[in-house]
Amino acid sequence: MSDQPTYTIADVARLAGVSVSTVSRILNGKHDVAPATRDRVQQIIAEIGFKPHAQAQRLRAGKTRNLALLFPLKSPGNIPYNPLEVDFILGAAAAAAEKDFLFSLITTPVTKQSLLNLYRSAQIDGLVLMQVYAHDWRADLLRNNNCPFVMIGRCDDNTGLNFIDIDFESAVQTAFDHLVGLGHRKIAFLGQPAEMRKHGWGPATHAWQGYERALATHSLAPLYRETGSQRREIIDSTLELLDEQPDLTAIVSVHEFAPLSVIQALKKRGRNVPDDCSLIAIMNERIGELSSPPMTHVDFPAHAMGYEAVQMLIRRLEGDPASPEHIMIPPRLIIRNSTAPLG
Amino acid sequence: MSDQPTYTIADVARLAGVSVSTVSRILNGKHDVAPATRDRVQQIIAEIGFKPHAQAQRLRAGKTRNLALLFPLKSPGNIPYNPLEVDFILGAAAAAAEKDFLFSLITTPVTKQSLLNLYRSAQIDGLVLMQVYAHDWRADLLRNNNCPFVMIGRCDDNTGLNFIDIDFESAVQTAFDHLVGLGHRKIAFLGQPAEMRKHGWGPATHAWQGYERALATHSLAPLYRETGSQRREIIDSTLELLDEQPDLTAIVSVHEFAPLSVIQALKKRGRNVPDDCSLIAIMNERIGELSSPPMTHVDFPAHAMGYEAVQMLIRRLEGDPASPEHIMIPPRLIIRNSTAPLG
DNA sequence: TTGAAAGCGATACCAC
DNA sequence: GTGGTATCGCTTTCAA
Repeated sequence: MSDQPTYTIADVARLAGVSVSTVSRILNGKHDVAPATRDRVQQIIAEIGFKPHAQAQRLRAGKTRNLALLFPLKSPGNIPYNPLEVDFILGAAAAAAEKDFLFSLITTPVTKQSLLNLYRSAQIDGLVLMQVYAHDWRADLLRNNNCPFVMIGRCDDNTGLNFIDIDFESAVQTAFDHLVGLGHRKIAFLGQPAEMRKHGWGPATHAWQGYERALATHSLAPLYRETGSQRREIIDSTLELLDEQPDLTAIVSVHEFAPLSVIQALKKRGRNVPDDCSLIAIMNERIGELSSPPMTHVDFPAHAMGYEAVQMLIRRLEGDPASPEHIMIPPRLIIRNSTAPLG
Repeated sequence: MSDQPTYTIADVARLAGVSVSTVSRILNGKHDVAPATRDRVQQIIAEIGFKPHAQAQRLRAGKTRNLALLFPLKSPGNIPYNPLEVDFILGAAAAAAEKDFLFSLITTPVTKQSLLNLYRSAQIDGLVLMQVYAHDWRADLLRNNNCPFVMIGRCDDNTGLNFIDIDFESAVQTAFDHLVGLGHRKIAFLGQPAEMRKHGWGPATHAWQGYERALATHSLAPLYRETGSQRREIIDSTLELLDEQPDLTAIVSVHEFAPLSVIQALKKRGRNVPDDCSLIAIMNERIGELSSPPMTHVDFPAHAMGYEAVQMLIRRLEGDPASPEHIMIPPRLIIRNSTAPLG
């Protein structure tokens, strides 16, 4: 708090020659106040720059108006966080600010205890979970204890849970549809590490299901690598794919940054995008613009998701009695210059 | 707050058959409590999973234990935020968590009023400012009103202010020293837009001073472009530089992402990095690894800066009476594969 | 060593 | 319309 004199509602009351109750009524826009009184009090308030003490209001109200985002410092498989995650954060922060909630970031690893304590000690009213697993102890714990929260991502069993998630399965399918529509048949798929699927990490699982569906739908021959996002891994996997199937004409990647590295790998083999190989990814628009050529991609609207998630959380907190909300983002194909018709 | 029954200190007192005061003493680790009493009470606390109500504690204490980072949604010149800024955020969040402060992100534009109100309404105890200008009304306002804050960046007049900043001037100088040491003489400089310098934006100003110093130190001929960070702008500027001075053998850039685009521009003219042109930037290590080849760069340790900034803020809040702290990060050259000896 | 009670700054119920 | 007062959950004198 600043060192300048800070006023209380009692000061205002005294200066205006009214009672605290009256000032409180005015602060809260109640109607049963004489206009003259209201004017006088508001005059004083403006004069001394009084602002009600938020902590006190909230103690009284039994709410904190604090929301938090549980931010995973490392993604599963130790992928360092990427720009996508900033977008989640900023979207969430924007939605919170709009409704006058303070929005905090929790980056320390949580335990059962520390998670529950956030609620028990009234540090927050609710929180947003990211990097959700098919079986996620955090979701189970919070659900069992009736702690308000929403997820970016989803579990296997979402009974009673609120979430917003990308429809990765359809996203991958959409990418393949686009390529097949351009005449491609020999299409390689770069997915997340198989290990992540086994751990039940949503994006990995759903993307893989999308891949299987795409293979079936279009009767394509399997051709894929499951790999991490490091530059080195992406490059190696791409080269392997080229060795395995030198005739491949297109690549689908689910990695946020991968295309930059895929392009490099292709160059090594003397291939240019999109003339000698089409390339499409699931990524954020901002990243898509960075690469050269700009990437055709299925959008990953992280900012909007963070924003929506917090709105959903606030709805839930304000007692909107609606049953759990499950929001699934449909894929949105953005065509740039990294894909071209075959031939 | 969760819907589960939530206990108060009075519940604990009742269950343990002692007074509220006693429980409070135990919670606060006071020593004048009979061991037997202490044990019994702690037993109860553990049993029911009681956690003191943070809001109430803080109201009582007159502190919020909330810190905030004023996050600029757009950099000056409308550069969209970049990964560096995530690092600031995460570093700051980590430091706050360590000291048990809640850390919030404020992304809405602030006015004089809203800024002061954060303190007046006891939403926060202090804040971190980013994107600081040479003459920054926010810093002036907060200083005049004795509101605790620290800056990432600095003003022209830092009397009474706390900050941590990169020494951009030395950073640029270091980059030039490295290149000159490798035998380069025809070195181009890619700086921030001149407009930003005129607006007194720190990094732009100090980087430019570093450039001027480097020219003088090594008696180099001026060769530069001042440009925005968009892919298009960087590419165009690079091509212009190549046209102006086809013999240039090295480029220094202060743009976070630029190297990716500079490399592309060079390729267009049939030049490879580092064989046909050396390239060095001021950037975060994570970004440096992304490019191909990995970039030689002067490190921009954003995470550490965010971390330090919050530590400094907390020191200030906890009444460490030290005079204002001015921390300047010395340049740290990280040699990778984008620079090579001339010839 | 322990307990009673005042108070942090606001809100809301109940009289007048 | 307005004011008095209990209350939110906790900490801290002050007495006992």
